[in-house]
Amino acid sequence: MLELAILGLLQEAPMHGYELRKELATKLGTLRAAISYGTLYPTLKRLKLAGWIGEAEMTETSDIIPPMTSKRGRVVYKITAEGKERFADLLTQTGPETYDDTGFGVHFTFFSRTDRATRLRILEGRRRRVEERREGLREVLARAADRLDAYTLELQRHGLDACEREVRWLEELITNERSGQTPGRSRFGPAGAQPAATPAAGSETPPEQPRPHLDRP
Amino acid sequence: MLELAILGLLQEAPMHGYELRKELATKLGTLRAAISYGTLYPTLKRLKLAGWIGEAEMTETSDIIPPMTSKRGRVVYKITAEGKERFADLLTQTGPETYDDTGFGVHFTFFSRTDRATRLRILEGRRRRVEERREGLREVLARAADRLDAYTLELQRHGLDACEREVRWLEELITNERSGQTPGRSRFGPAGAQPAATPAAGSETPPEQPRPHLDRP
DNA sequence: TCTGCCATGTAAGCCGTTACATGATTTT
DNA sequence: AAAATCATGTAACGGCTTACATGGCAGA
Repeated sequence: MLELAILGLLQEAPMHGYELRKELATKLGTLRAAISYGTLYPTLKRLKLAGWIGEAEMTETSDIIPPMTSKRGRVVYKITAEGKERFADLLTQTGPETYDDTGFGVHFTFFSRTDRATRLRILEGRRRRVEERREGLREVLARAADRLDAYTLELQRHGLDACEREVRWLEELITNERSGQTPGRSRFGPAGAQPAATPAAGSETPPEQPRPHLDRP
Repeated sequence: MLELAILGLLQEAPMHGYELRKELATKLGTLRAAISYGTLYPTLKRLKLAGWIGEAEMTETSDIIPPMTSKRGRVVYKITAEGKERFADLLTQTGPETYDDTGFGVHFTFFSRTDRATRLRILEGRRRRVEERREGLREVLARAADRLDAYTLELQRHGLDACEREVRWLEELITNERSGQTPGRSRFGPAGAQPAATPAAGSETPPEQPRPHLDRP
């Protein structure tokens, strides 16, 4: 999952470890607290060894876009061609972990880089998973309610509520996907840039996002 | 956390590992899938070595309460006096992990065995934690919304929604605690079986009126 | 009889953490 | 000059999972 997330972020822009961690925290902030360096750096090493990412010297001259806080780079990593392939594979491949809270979150975050078929598959898988949890909770609340104390019951009720809500959310997303819409009750027209649609053949990232991506003012 | 959960369940009734796992799954089902045996049995071993739990022969005669499916026990564990102390300690002690999803869930599950002061402390700590996450998400949605794609935004919105909802839930619980109420519409006083511990200063579950816990239609 | 669930355990390994060690650059 | 923050890394360890090994008991 971390591997997927790193490749995904580096596909947006070259970055060094420290920045990567911050991006990871904001983009996947819902799911996990920031990843620790003790995980991040060894993973970067591994990805480099595998050839999926490479170091990019950041000379003063190559500093075209004033991208980050630091103009003199430490070790800036960028994704390689093989890395892009790997990323695409990981995005499409689905296993049981894909439907975990974390796995689903990471995949979802990069949905704009996937084709609609994959998106639907993942959304439906996630829905199934959450529905199972929901059924489990319902059963407990229906069958074993009398041997549980008030607090435990309250917790289960709250959990059940969260499940029901997520299922409804997923249902909405699935409907939108089927009708070819991007999510978001967009504050300004149908999403900022481009609908991520256009799956068909290439499955590649449509133009989208002409923004320079900066981090702090 | 697992230690706390095991001691808590064994305080309700002696059980063998297999049953324990099932109980764990239903009582804490919201949080984690079932714990694996690879974790459970070594933990039981450790708890036994520490003296918190002991093996209890399950003769036909001691089978007073027909508790679960199996009447002929394999290795039945029961909590010791030291174990009860340990449990009380763990329940009252709060660290950062106490406010994690899992940590909070486990503590909450055993709230009927805690005094009100501890309950309030934990509920408020959890609220602070969730509020922090919420603020983080709000900030991202306010500040960085334009550099995130529609899917990522949608995920953040959904996360924010969940946070806001949980804060409201916690607020309600806190209010109830302060006014001396137990949650939920309990069907008959505090729990079916035993009336919880009686922890020193008799701050135990007060009468409480049946109150409708809104939240859903 | 044999399939399937109950039941207990061990071994290897993954994924991640904390704590530590180090140093450069910016801000006060 | 000191403090804060940026930045990179290593070592040790922790919790939990999977896969494996084993066996009793119930019902088809």
